[in-house]
Amino acid sequence: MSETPAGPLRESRYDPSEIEPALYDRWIERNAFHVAADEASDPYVIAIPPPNVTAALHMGHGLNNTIQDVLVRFERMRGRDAMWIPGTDHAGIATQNVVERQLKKEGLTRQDLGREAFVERVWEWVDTYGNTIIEQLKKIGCSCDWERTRFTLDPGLSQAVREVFVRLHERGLIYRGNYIINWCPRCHTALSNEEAEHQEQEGRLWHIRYPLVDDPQRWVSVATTRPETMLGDTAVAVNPDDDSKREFVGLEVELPLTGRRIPIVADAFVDPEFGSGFVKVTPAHDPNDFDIGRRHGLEELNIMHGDGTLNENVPERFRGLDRFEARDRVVEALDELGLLEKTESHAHAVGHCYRCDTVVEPRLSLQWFVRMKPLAEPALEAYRKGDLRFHPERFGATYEHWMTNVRDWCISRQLWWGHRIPVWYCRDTGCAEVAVSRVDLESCPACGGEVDQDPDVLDTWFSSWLWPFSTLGWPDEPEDLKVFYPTHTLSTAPEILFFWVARMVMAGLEFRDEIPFTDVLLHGTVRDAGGRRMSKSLGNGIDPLEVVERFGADAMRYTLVSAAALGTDIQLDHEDLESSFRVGRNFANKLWNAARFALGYLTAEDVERDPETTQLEVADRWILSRLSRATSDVTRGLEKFRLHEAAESAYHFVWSEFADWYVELVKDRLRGERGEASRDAAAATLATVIDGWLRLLHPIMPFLTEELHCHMPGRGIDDTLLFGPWPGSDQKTDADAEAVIDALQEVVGAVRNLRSEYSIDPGRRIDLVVIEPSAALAAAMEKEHRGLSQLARLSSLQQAGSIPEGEPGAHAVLQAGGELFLPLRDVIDLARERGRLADELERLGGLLTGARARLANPGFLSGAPPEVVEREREKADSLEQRHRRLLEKRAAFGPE
RNA sequence: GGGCGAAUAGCUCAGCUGGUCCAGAGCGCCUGCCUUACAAGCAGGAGGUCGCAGGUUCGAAUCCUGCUUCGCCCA
Repeated sequence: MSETPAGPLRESRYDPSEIEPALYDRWIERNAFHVAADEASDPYVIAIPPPNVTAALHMGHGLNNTIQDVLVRFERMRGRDAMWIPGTDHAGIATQNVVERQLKKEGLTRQDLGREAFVERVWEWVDTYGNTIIEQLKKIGCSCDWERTRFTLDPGLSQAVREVFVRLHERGLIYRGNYIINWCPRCHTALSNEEAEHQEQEGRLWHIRYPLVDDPQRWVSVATTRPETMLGDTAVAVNPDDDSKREFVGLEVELPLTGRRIPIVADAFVDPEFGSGFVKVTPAHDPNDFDIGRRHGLEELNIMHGDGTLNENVPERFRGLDRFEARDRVVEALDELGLLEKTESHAHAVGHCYRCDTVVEPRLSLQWFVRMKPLAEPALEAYRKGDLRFHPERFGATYEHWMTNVRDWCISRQLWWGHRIPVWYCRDTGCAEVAVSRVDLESCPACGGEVDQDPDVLDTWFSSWLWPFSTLGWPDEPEDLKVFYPTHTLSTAPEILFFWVARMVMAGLEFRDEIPFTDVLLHGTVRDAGGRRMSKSLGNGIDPLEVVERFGADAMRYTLVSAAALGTDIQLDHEDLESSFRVGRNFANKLWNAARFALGYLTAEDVERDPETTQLEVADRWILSRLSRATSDVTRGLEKFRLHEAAESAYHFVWSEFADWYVELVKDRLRGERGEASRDAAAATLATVIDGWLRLLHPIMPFLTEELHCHMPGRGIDDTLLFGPWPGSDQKTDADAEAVIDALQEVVGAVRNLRSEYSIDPGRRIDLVVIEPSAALAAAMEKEHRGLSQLARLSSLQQAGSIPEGEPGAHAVLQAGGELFLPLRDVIDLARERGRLADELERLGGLLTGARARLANPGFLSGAPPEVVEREREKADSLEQRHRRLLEKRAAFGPE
């Protein structure tokens, strides 16, 4: 075990580089992240969105996994059995592509190897590189239950996939058929609608003339963005309500270049406003045309090979040409025939393969599909009933929209890497049995003859959608499943809302009768300084591991969490990591130094002592009260998935209240300059408050907080914050103490401001006269006389009934009541002071006018709640008083 | 074309059910400080007609309508 001895912190700069790995090892050695089913009485479960097994950690992962870790650590500290299931998915296309690229370097193709050897080869790759991302997650502090690490191709998860396929088939929700699917000519596989990403592109619209068979001097004109598909046209369509076109319905045109005759049909799909109102119909290469074709019994003529080249169904001269080459040739040929009417530029959305960015081709193909409507209905209902919640809420509308308009899911992929479709076809054409089976079949269950398994594999998402329960042992019914399902929170990126989140809800309800999680947290996208999405191809990514190395995981985590306001993207400058992660690094350093300071004064007794048993002073009661508020704020932020609010609350408390004020107020007490009892109270409070913020920050910055915790006197490396307890909500606030310190802060602020105005050396001690202080200020002067004098650098602090007559000096009127006077006869600049007073008078005058107007308004007096009116009255009184005092003072200056 | 959302300080964003909000934070900027926890720091400061135009209300950054610009998702 790596040693981190308790004791003083020597370095004035926090260096996480050795501390973080040592702590992580310690957590692993104590098996701190594992939760067994039989010991989990109050489980809190998150299933990780499994990264691709090919993936290397990027900032998107960094953000998402930090969020999950914060939630898991928070719940673990609250005493829940927090369990985070990690794992990876096999990423069919992506992984196959990686290995195929590798083969290509050796001059080989997967076909050269054959299916079995190729799959073997992919497994080798996965075994060698597949765990990269898992190890990287540990570097950023993720507290996953690593014993439960799963892979979508594990035997158990594969069994789940097969079970689901068979069950859905039995229910009639899986079918095989010839439909238009998105085809990636580079990956040679079908894609689902979700996997075809539409990108707006500036394309062209070609208008082509199709001569009428009966009267070749006349023609109809069709417009298309993909002219090469005209070779597969089997009709032209017009809208039946388009009176001007009615005479054409039933006629035939001669399809140029092919000599084929095709009919003109009437179909309501046609938009009479688009182009000329005539639409070419290519049933085998366009989803809408496919529908038209089915309605009119048109021929479905497939003109393309799987690689995007034209096949034998087109005229000889175009055969074998790539689709884009063919496009140019077809246009040329039409132009030569005088049939190209015109060409326009035209913006349109073009589908691209989400894995390789190739333009996808809508293509008629025999594939397996899942019927989605019956699955979508309960998934929609779960949301409408409020069982399933989205954060931010607006994504609920997106979910609802997709669920309502859901289309069937193409699940077969023409790949070798993945779950093979569990369907066997009998070779005997007379039998033609199609057997769907949970177990591999050797022979036909109908006739006993030889069978062939479907060569295709299933969409990777067909295994991912089972993730929340397949990882827990389904389709068996182990204890894990009973205890840990359903999970609680899912954190992921909005772009996979449909791919994955929506489908998991469907699967959870279909196979477990329960939604797989109750809260879906959708975080923003990580962008570069220019707002562009970080990507490998743009080279604008940030490597989280480099950030960890330079600034520490805690600094990265804090920066990400504080920047990731719910529903907003976060921007990081990849060219200046220092400026991007400075916030987190500086904050970590602040924590380090605050603790370092305290360690110089605290003893084990101080750490043990309950502050309530000491003679607490007003500053002590104040910081305990502020801690109590910070505790509520941080807790509420984490509970409401508003992590950045939790982060900011903790930051503000530690930096602007604890470090800037409390520590400064108690320095002399800690040195024993105000007696033993005062020292003990300050020390016990200091220790308690540090303990408080270490806990509040532990979920976000686990390493540093744990390290500091173990350094506290009386503690050692066997101590830990991992299991809490989380600071309680039982602590009370102390309004009196807060009022006193507020008054003190206002005085100190006013004096510092005047100092700056008059360029008085910050080190120079000056006199201060306070006139008619408020009760709180009087209390502050009495109880925190020394603190006040120290922070405002005073040589004397006096109270008086009125401003010393005729004495030159600087004035300030306090909001809380009372006035300040700094006798500055040697430095005071009368003109300057007059100017200051005038500015202040103007400001107060404005506020006063507003308040008076409100109070003079009968509608306000009757319409606003009484407490608001009362507050307004108090405000007006205070303003009036301050305003009057300033006027008096200005009068004392005499005319300009 | 349909849906969702955003527009607040130089930048990134808070501002939750309208009322101490003539609006805050962090970063950046300016001024002054190596004050024995921290210069990765301390103190002070400048900077905003809350996209535009209407409306509702006693009261609008906040609610409604329209417009402008931008983003995302879906066709």
